[in-house]
Amino acid sequence: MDKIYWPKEKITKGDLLLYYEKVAKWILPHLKDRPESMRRFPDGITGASFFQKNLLQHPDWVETAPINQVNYLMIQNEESLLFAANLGCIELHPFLSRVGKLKYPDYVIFDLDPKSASFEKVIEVAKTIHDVLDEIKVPSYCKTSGATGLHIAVPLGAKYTYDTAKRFAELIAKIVQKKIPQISTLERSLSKRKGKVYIDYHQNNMGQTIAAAYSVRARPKAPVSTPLKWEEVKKGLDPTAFTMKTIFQRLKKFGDLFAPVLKKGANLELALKN
DNA sequence: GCAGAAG
DNA sequence: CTTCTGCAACGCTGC
DNA sequence: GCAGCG
Ligand SMILES: [Mn+2]
Ligand SMILES: [Mn+2]
Repeated sequence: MDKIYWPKEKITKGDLLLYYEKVAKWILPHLKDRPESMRRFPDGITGASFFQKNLLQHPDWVETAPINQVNYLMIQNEESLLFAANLGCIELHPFLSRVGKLKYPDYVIFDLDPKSASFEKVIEVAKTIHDVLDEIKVPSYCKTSGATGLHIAVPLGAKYTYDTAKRFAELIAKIVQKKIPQISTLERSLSKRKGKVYIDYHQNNMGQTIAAAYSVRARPKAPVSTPLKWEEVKKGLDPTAFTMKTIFQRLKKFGDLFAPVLKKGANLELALKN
């Protein structure tokens, strides 16, 4: 329990458990009924890590979902959240869809990966995506990934298949890339990205996952994937300011800015006519 | 972090 | 008994 | 077909 997980910051496994206990109320709606991919760091962020999807053994009060011979953990309540954290799971990477409607994602994801590009460029790309979606009256929501990029979600209300979601994401990504070719790219090859922000729309596949809102990341300062207001997405935004420690001030002030992502979905047919 | 296999 | 090992996966893209 | 990518 006192095992050090973040050596520099002297954050312990106990602190991690405490964090997830406190944030449970906020994160659980984003995890419930979703097959989970756990990213585990049993020896802290400087130790070996691995993803785990297949849960071979677990107490019977932990719910799992068998999908293609893989027994996925589902984090349905505080107990199972702490069960995962106790396994050294720092990062939670849930499916975009829920069991019962597994083939229908609740949202589209644009995953902005800067690699060598500056965060300032990431902000510009995010704003452009927001503008393009605004123009066709499609609501979108932004969060820090907790690492170096941003995630933009478009709620779909589980009305469309992954294929439709991905094709929509691809269409928007191509429009955006054309508008700002100097700073954005759809190039999958790292060497060809060259200081540009990668607009990754390929995450919109069944079985693909991204870090959940309010998931901690195994990086210095224990940053948290943090939902933002669009007016905060501007030059000067510092994604590392949102951490295990500081997130609760925001939650108190703004509540869950990502709650709408789970609610009413966009009407893509209508949007594409605009 | 833990089960199961290998040594 | 102690020590080692695995623990995601899959669809796409471009050579 | 194979490697890189996330
Ligand atoms: Mn990313
Ligand atoms: Mn990505």
